[in-house]
Amino acid sequence: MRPPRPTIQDVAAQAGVSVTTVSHVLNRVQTARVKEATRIRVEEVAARLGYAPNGLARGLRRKRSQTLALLSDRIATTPFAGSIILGAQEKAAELGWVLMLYSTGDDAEVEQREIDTLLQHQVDGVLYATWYHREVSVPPKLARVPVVLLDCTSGDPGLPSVVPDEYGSGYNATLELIRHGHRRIGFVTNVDDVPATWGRLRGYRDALHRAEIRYQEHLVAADVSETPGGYRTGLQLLTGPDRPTAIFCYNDRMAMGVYRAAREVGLEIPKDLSVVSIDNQEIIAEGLYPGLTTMALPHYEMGAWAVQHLIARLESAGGDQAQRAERAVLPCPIVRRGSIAAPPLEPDRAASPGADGGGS
Amino acid sequence: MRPPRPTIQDVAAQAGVSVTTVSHVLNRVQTARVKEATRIRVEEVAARLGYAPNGLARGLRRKRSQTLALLSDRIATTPFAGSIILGAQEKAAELGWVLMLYSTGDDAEVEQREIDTLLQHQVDGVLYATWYHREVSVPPKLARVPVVLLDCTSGDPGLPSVVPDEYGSGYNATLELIRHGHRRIGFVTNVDDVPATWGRLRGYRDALHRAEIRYQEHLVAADVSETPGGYRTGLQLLTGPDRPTAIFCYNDRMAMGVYRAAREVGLEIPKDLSVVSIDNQEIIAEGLYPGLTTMALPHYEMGAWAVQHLIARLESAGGDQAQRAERAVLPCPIVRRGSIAAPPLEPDRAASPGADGGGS
DNA sequence: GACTTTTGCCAAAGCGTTTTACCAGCGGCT
DNA sequence: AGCCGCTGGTAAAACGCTTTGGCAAAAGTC
Repeated sequence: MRPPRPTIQDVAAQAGVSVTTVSHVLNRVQTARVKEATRIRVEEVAARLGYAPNGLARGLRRKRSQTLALLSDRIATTPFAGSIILGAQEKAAELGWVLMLYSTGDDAEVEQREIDTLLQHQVDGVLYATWYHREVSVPPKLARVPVVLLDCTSGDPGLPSVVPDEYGSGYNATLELIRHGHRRIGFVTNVDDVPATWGRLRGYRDALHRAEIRYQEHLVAADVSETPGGYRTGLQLLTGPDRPTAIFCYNDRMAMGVYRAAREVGLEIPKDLSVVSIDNQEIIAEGLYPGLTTMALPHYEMGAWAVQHLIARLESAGGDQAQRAERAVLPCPIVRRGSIAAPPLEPDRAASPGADGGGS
Repeated sequence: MRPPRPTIQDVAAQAGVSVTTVSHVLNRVQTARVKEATRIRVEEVAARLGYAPNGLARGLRRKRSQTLALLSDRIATTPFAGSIILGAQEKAAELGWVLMLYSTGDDAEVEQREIDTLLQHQVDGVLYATWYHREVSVPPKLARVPVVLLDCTSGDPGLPSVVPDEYGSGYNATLELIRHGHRRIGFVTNVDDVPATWGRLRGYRDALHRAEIRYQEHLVAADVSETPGGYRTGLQLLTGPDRPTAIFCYNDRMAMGVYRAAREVGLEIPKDLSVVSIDNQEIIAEGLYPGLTTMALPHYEMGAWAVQHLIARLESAGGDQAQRAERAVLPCPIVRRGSIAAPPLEPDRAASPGADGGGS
């Protein structure tokens, strides 16, 4: 019912050559000399038998498993993880590698065990991933194998890493609002002490600054970065004095809360209020009405980048030369939907130059 | 910088015994006789060296890699995939197995290639998964290895499978509405010809029937199962004659559309309209206001079930005896949030209850 | 024709395990 | 004394592959 897979021996026997020769031709060994006719014969037999080398045996001999581990604190509890995994998986497959999955559930003890098994399975390298951008310290046991950091960074300068451009996303999101003529721009942010919070705020401030708009404390409000938090802060901004004509939200979930707040206050998006945010969680961004304009976090790209660079390291001269580790910061492209318009006409602040546009 | 991992030879040498003995004690071979003192010594040395067997070598010898493949049409393009993967991964880890990831992107050619490499890596079994419940035919090449179907079924009676209880979820969702006193219950469904569509509809009808409520065609509307579709059908149901007091939605995205429709019509949820749906996509169900009561699809559980049964098969006597394949249908538990209440008081069905409004 | 070189191929070692088969020593029994 | 059976181990074969080092035969070279 389940015929055994053919081995290299079978191919050799049927082709009337030694296993050595089969190995040579199938691996296209340049230094080996084999007559054209023989080569073809071997290849035919191999194809006919559907032969594929046993990865275990090959890995054992070559001391390389052609396998990568994706070790993550929480796999897939967030929709993002999916994209990271997908990006990593596809790039790995493209390059002829395979991905193994490990998740620690944020438990140090589990992490130890996982590392043990992953080492035991002879993975050639590991992607150390977190489900949101933060600083980590990789467990010492992992020193035995090349590592690249995915969506996180560490103090160790020897470790390559890839993270999203938090600053740039904040900057460009704000800029998009400015381009549409907004000058009173609120920022609904979160309260966690993470790179995204700092970076997006800096981006927001710089964009304002560059447009010669004064940063005003009362236009930024922080809460937990979920829908209810967005609702609360949104309400706060929209009912306070000096109501903004646009709000930049820390993420799509908070934007969802802001939508609700706007509705309750009787503001229509985008006519009365423009909204932009970060994440591009399609389920929200497309489901909201009007569609939410938002900066896409490059999860897929980060996954692919990490794999690509890990493999590059592995394949270059032994892999552990002390080459300077690259630290990538990937851009967050904007995805335009319908949540941004020009600000409503109003007798806006007499003194300052009205929305002159600034072209683009 | 990267010390080689200790081998069984190292342990044997340091413990002053043969590798055979080391293998015996580390694998707890019952039939082997080894003196207590020796056993302890070996174990100590192994621990001190941090020895762990080389999985490749072991796999080669044992003809078993202790590795499972998760082969999926589209990994992780949906948030669900995450849960499936997580469930599978955690169960596998718990049982001492490892998961490898393959995704085909719904491309038959890619699938062939993936199967080749997966076979090459000597996975012991594969989980054939789809990202929504449907009928599939597994590629013949996979006949070489035990398979279990995840979130899909096939004509082949030899293949175990696990899918969600579509019928039950429809039945119970409707029942929940009935329990709250609703008798005019709309159904916003989708247009795809898949088991979920059939099953949920049957569940809906049976629940009505059991409560002696007549099934009425004009209370069910179908559209594509996204938010806009939900909006359109929701609007249709809510503005038509004989407006329902509750709507059962095919999924959370459609429910999101129904929320919008209700809002536009001036209906408040749950006071004027109760809503229940299926999926429990937390990002929506929790983000909506009020929170959406919805039936959770047991993705995590399905992943775990599939792994557990696949491993059970593998570990029972050779694995491919023609034992009757189990076909599991997992329940979808209800997750109650705030979208269901008793129907608004109204002079219900005298002859034909006009749109009495019910306030807002 | 006696060499060197090139061509074409193969034997065997080794990768790190598990597993089968065997063996030496010893105490107890007849 | 001879035999048996138990205890505590070990040697060696295998798993399927890659790779090193060779070695005949064919082809050049002078």
